[in-house]
Amino acid sequence: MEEPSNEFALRAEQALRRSGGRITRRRRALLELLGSQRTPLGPRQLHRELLRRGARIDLVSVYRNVSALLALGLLHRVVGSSAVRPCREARARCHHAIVCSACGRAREFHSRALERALSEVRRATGFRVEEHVLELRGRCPRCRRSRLCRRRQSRSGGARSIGGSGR
Amino acid sequence: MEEPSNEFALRAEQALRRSGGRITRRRRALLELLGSQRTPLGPRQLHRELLRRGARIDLVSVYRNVSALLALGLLHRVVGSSAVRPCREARARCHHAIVCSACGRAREFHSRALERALSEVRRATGFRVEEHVLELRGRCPRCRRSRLCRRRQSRSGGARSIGGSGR
DNA sequence: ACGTTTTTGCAACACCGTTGCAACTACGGC
DNA sequence: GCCGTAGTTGCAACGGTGTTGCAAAAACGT
Ligand SMILES: [Mn+2]
Ligand SMILES: [Mn+2]
Ligand SMILES: [Zn+2]
Ligand SMILES: [Zn+2]
Repeated sequence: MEEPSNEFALRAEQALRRSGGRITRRRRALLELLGSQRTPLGPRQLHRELLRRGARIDLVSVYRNVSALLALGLLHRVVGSSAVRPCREARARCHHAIVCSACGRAREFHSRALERALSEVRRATGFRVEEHVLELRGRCPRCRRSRLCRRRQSRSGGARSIGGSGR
Repeated sequence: MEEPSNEFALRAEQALRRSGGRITRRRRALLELLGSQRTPLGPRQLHRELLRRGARIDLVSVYRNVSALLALGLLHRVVGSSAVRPCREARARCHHAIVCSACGRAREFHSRALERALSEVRRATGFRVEEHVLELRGRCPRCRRSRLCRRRQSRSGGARSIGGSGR
């Protein structure tokens, strides 16, 4: 059996084993891919990439594995999308993501000031906060310099126009 | 012609007119519903409620109207859901939502400290932040007291189990 | 190697939101 | 009020996404 080539794949295999799972060739291929990818991908994209790399795996299996990994907290889902990315910041500390709108790379960050602000909100609203979603989008330092950055997918769909001249 | 019964419906009709739209019976019914509702509803739920109230409208029209209202900035979408809620805080000031996990009511809030924290993140990560998603979930003050609060829908689906004994 | 348990592929399916098109309706102008 | 134009609606068909049942295949402890 091959050794996991990246740190994420290793952690994931351990976690899967611990929870009674098994390590199959396809699962390993998926873990390798997830761990090596710097930009979040959805099940479909993951599947395409796996096929391109010569792995034989069904899309359903990708879905099932992604679900399992999400449930184990090994992956995060990008807000408002089906794309996932490996959890980088190891432990339970509250952290959030910032995604580059140009190159698509995601980075996790942690902010003490943010946590303080959130507890201020807690006080101000009287809510007992159970969870929160926070994700930023913007241009990463690299992409701010070079504008030679591969464009990523456009913003979310929908946007029906009023006043029918909007063909 | 009827006068809009709530403040949201009024604002929305004006905005629609301004953008070249027309006010139909069905559209008005939808606006009334949206403006009177305190908890976010998705297109399907809106449609059901409209039928229950005796309005004759197709689900597709609800979708189209909701899209249009979102595009005009009159509605907000609840993060990770198709439910929408009227924009309460009138102007372009940055504001966010907090949703009660018990009764489902949504409230908008504004936090100076939060904005400061976000610009700190901007500095720390080197990203030029273009947009952000922030939404909180927790128990509202009312629901913290009475536990006689109608339960809302459970958390998001998915969650595939590892180690097949999870039937 | 063997038996048990998990994983996988396949096909069918449920669900959600979108689109083309023809009929209908609002509304400004007369 | 009637008319013409432009926006809106319903219907049916469609595409995409993620899920499920089931039987075959693979993993792994012994
Ligand atoms: Mn993480
Ligand atoms: Mn608002
Ligand atoms: Zn970038
Ligand atoms: Zn509540």
